[in-house]
Amino acid sequence: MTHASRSGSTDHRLPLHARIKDDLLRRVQSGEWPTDVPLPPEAELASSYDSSVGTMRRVLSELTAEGMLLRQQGRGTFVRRASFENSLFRFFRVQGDAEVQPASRILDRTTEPAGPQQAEALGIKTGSDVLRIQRLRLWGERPFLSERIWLPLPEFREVAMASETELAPLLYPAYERLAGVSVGRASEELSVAEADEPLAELLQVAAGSPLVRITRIATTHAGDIVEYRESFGPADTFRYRVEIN
Amino acid sequence: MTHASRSGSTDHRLPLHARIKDDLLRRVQSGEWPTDVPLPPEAELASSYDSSVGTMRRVLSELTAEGMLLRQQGRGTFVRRASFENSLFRFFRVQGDAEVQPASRILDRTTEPAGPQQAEALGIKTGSDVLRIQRLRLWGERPFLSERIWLPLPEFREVAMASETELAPLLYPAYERLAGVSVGRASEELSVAEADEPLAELLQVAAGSPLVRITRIATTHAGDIVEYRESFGPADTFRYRVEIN
DNA sequence: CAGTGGTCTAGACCACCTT
DNA sequence: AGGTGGTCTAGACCACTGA
Repeated sequence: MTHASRSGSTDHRLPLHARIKDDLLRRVQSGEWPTDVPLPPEAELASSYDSSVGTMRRVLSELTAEGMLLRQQGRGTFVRRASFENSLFRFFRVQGDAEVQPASRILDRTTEPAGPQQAEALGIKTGSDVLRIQRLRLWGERPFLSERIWLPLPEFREVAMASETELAPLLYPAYERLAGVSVGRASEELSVAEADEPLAELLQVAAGSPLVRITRIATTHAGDIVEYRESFGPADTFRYRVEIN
Repeated sequence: MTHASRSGSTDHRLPLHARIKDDLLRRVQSGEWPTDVPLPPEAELASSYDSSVGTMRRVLSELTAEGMLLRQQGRGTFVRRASFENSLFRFFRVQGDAEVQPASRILDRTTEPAGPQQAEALGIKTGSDVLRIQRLRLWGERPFLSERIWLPLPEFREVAMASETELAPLLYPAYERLAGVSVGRASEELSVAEADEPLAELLQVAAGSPLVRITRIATTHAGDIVEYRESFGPADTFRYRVEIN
């Protein structure tokens, strides 16, 4: 019961493996181990938590199954950084040319008071300060997605201040570097809408033509809300793939 | 090494837990235990596979995590039948009235030669016999989804012969009862299309108005393809929700 | 009450990677 | 060679369920 008390806030009635898991998850997310530094070996971890190796293995297996850790026989246990920023590109496809690399261009960053929709999605009060990022994604010259992203302030003030190159090429790693927050999960909702004037111009389509709208709420693995995002793309070349289990 | 040899086809170089898992999965999928009959207790299963309880527990835990089994302390271990036919209704929502129950009406069942698209999706030869089911889904009086479903023959001949009441209310349980095949996973792709004449009439929308198209390939947990499905619904009231992990 | 799964331990042996 | 995770065992004790 020495080091185990480090777990602090977790409920003491919970089984040992659950308390250890909560604490280890917290430490992993706090960045205690960079991705190239192995966690202590399971025997050492076990004794530091006053548990058996078997119980420790259970925790490590679960976190591995959930995608938080990577274990390699003979090498060690490593933190696996969120890699799913690419998922948008798993989902999106332009019919035909798969050769051209997608690019992204940040058009605008402003601080504004949160509207009711953004406030509800982010779990904050209407009127609180939020950072809004407007971004355009392109395949070569052709824009295929217009994104508006809202982040709560002051947590993400470093993202507001950063130079544009610091935000490239991907946003989620930048959140991690600048604000110390890592995205682990997201929930998206798709619907179909009509292009209004500004969107039509941005996406180079006719006003009134059908667009796909994707709203995304991104959270940490622990479930804390990170960002709210609303994206629009031309419906005609749109493909979205989902696996149901 | 007595009963364990029952596993038969699985690779002997695999770890014991993997071989047991393969065999148990096969038995579960073969319908050896109806959903209301518990599997043998873990101790009994362990000894029948000449393994320790710990190894057996590992297998049972994995199958539980994958959604195949349901374990309840004090009651036993049960087979969990595919419950995700309802997932369409998790995804679909008509704005406004959530009171009315969704209904489905089978319009047509015919045997036809597989077209190239169906053949590729089902992994069979173009021109092979397939069963095509045309179905309409409604909220009250309002149709919200037109579905065409293709099933390979002769595997699903019982589904072709069955009365309509035997196919109600849900198709996947009917596949199980009639053809002994249970759906465990599915892959869906969404895109946007325009309503042609017949679809417009079925869905009671104007010809040329935007529709959402969902193509689905459903498989068993083992990965064998069960059905190919193409569904269309009016885009305006459409919502589709996805969790990304 | 008897029987089930849930938790936890202690330790053996093996396969793999690094040095 | 030494250290890592992977596999497997044997058994104790607890919590829950149903008759």
